[in-house]
Amino acid sequence: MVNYKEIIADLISESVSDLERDEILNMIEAPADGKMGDYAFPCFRLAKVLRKAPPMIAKDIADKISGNEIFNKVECINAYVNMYISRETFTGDLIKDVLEQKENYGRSDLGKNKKVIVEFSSPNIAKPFHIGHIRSTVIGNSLYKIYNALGYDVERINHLGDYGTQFGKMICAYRHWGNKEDVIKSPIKTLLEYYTKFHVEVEEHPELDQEARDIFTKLEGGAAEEVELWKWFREESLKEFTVVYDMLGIEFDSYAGESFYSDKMGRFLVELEEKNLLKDSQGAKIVDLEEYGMSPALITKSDGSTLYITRDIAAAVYRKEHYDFYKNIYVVASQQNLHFQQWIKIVELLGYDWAKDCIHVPFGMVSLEEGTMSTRHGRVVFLEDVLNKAVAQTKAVILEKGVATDNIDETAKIVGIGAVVFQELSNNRIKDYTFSWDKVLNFDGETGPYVQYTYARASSVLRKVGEEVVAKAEKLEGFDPKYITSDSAYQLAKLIYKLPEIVVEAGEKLEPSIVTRHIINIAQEFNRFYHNEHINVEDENEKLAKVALVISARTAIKNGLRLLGMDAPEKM
RNA sequence: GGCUCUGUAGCUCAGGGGAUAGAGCGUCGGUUUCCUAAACCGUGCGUCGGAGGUUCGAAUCCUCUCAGGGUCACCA
Repeated sequence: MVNYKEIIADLISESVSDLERDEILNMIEAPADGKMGDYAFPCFRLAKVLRKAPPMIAKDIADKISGNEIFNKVECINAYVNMYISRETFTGDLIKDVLEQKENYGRSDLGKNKKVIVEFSSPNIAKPFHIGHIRSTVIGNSLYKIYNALGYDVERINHLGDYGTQFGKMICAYRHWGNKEDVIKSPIKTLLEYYTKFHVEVEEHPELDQEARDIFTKLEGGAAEEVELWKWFREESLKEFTVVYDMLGIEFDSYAGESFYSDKMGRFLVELEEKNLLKDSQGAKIVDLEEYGMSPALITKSDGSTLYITRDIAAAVYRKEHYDFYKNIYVVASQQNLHFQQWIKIVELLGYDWAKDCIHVPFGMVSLEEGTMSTRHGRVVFLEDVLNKAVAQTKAVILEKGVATDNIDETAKIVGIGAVVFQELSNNRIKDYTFSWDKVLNFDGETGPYVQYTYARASSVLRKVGEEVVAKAEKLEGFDPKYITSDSAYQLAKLIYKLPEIVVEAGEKLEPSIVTRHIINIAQEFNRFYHNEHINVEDENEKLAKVALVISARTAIKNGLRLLGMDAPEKM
């Protein structure tokens, strides 16, 4: 597909020699209002260099480039050169491109197969997978899809929270009040009950705290009984997490969590010591980061045991050695901003130049209407419940609408879960939000079901025109873009054209919502087109051209949804 | 208090140097003998938190300031 911006930059740089071509390329913009043209070039900045009034410069440029065949019209309004691309050529080229690339439309080989690690989801074992975990899980999965589409070799790591004093507490509670059968029946809910009870009981019996710490020390030391319980809790937890991951269609390449690095920390403590980075402070060991404007990082506790910052450093080094990553991305809540700044700085101070390739991708907090979520106080909304409720609600809507689908349950699953995922990915990730049932279960407007509905509508059109016509359109037999030059058809084509750029931008900014927003735009424009024009018309050539555009839009929507980790139903 | 993020329409949010600041929800009204109405169209007294500054041009960049969130040593 031709890059119009590049062509225009070439043309303008021929007539304006005072500016670098790349600079000109950067100045080319798309007018906010499509009526002002497809591309615009503001001439204000040239006034100083050329010592001429901007409108005159604009006129000169317009005169020089207007003869080119890619333009339908070039005009200037004040200091702007407004360029209108020839709609037939543009739409024709675009459709050829999309039909040729199909499910690969939007992908590129920008990444040259370089290794990228995305660490995401990372729940704590023996604790419920609640609505707060959805963010890292869904954002991380989308970033995986986006980087994969950009041609990177992506490794998905689920850095399970499977280590730390909390397991001392858990084992302690299990021994006091636990029951094997209950755990087997419903592992996480039962273990959570024990954990909650521990925190209630410890108020009355403070000695439990010490007992829990001792158990963890035993666990760390490899005591058989403790290790066995820990392993059991881990396995049962993972089984439950897998249920949710399956619902979301998410997979991982590695479940190497915190415990995996528990024996890989020694050498960094030595290295830190050798490089004189460690300081003693109140019996603990710290790295002083004051000159970098940060509070000190606590490396080992006064009792000698390690903290998660040490494990994160060990993990980063392990990953560099094991994967030799180009980028090492962490999808972790913004609450941990300081933590990431600290350990990445420490890795840098250790002399590893790849510290700059470790990227923290923060996201905002989810709270409940009744306040902050708290596992300890049992104030949680389980993700599995949210997904199930969304699916049930979707099924009710499908039955109510009476749309004949071959498999109602399957469709309800695609749409219901898609609604939750889509909503999660529609705002900038840094924003906080309050979870509300009304909001996740609302399917009107800028929502997943809206986009999926648009896809189903396009699919329905293709069924109506028949396989023969679709096959012909796909092969571009008798294709003439002169039938699809209306405003809505052209706007739709322009949005489809932009998809590949959008994927690149979303990758650079590590922001899936850019993709989400864009497919909403495509869906809106498709619905406008669908409403304004009849597709299944008598005239064979007109029909073929319109069907080709429908196929293109449908492809773009499907490929876009896939980048969010969503499916698209044929009927709904 | 230090650092940091957020503040744009009644609500939820896009836009992050350029031309009259945009969507969705909600409100009120309209569209179906016609390809799925989970749709489409119309309907918006917005100090872009406030004040300075830089610029031909600022919601966008800088400084200060107000409000809210997060975080700041033995949890992760």
